[in-house]
Amino acid sequence: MPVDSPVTILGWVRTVRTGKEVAFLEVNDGSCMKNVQGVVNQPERFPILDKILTGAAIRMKGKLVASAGKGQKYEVAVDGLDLVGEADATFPLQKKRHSMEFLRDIAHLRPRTNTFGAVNRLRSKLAFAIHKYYQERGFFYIHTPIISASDCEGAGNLFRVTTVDLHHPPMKDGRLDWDADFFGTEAYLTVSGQLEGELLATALGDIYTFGPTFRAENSNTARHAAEFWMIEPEMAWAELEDNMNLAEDFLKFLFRYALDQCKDEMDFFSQWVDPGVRETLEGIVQSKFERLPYSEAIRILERSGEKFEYPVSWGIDMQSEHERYLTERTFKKPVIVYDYPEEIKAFYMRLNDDGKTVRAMDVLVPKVGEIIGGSQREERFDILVDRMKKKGIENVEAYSWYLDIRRYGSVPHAGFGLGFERALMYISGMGNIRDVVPFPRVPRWAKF
RNA sequence: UGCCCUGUAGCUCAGUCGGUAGAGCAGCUGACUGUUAAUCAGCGGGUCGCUGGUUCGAGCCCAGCCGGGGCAGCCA
Repeated sequence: MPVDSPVTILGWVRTVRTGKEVAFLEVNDGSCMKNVQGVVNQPERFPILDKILTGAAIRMKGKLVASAGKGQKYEVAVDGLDLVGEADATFPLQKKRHSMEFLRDIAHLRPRTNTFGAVNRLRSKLAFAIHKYYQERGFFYIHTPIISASDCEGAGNLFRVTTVDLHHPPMKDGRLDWDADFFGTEAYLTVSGQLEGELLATALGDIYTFGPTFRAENSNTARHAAEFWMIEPEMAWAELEDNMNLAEDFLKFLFRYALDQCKDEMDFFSQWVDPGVRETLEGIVQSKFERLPYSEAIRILERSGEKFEYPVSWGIDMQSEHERYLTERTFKKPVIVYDYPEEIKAFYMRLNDDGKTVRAMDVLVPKVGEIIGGSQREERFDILVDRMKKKGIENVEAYSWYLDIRRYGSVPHAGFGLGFERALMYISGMGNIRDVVPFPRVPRWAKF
């Protein structure tokens, strides 16, 4: 747009500075980090200025001009000013830093801050980048059910879905009669689309899901939410090596995409949220993720000389402190740990020839911890059934549909789950999952 | 769920030994010819989370409850 073009600015006032001869209005319309400065000469022409405070929605007409001041190249010489929506002095957001805790209480207004504007734009761009990545590589986007009847998907507690009158539930033989419920059986919100994803992968080849996921765990940490979005690719004709390659390439693609497509947002995060995240991501895009077998990881931890709260030995489920040691101290970059002990991993993971480990992998990153969990799936019918029984799954028949994939035309396949919010945390440097989702759901909090 | 920290003005916080409430920002009034979280002068603003207890007297000490946060577990 050339200088001297007529412009109309629609946006929300971030700050007003008034003088006798000149007034300045800084306006942001949410489209980017930058504000536009409106300059009002002879402010007495616009009595409405008295009512325009921080937070007001205004329409500003004028001419685009080269700025006479420092700090911006261009500005708007205002000759028309309307107050579209007043914001009085009770408007909670001020032109200074607020605590994240306070902003969570006003989650309906926090998108108007620099930080949450940046987070929400990043979130949108990366959601698109996920589709771009998989679509360009021939993966099909599939929709797995959000309501699920299988209660043993393996990951944590589930939210029940029901239409029964909880005060007067239908009873039969002294027990609740689920046959009288909406689906004629117990139903839950999904904790993973993986099992259904496998069904589609063994038909379409490579697929991915990207949708909401629900865990009813009473988790009170900065990296757990009751409702979050998960990306789950699943590849037929693929083994663990392919899975690790995909995970690494995919994460790097997302980092690169954020650096290239969200430059101003990344600069903002790097300056105000987590000093140097931009440089950290740039470094990681260039480097290779460290890949090490679980047994090797345990050896490193044992030899570290570090005093861990939870002692280290082969067979333990690694604790936060162990994962952090590996990513933050030993390697200072993402680490893929694979070939975990069979005892501590889910039934569907492929058993190695040693009979002791399975083809599982976790991608760990500094600060956030586990960002990806995945595996090569057990495609051998008999071994899968054995492992299900060994893991204490009583009604193996309930999984006949899952087992049928191994009964008919079984192929090696592999996949993983990436927590979208955890990726956003890592990329933005935001320290709490509640601040990378517009309206977070965590224990005791479902407001807005 | 466990351990720890925390709750004072619209916001961010200070508040000494238990003696009856304070600063910055925001708002209002005024000053200022170009500001950048503008600056300068002045003004208004409080159920100290709630309930009870100890005390002549509680923001401060004690108990219970409610809210928020951190770490851990569960996991993405």
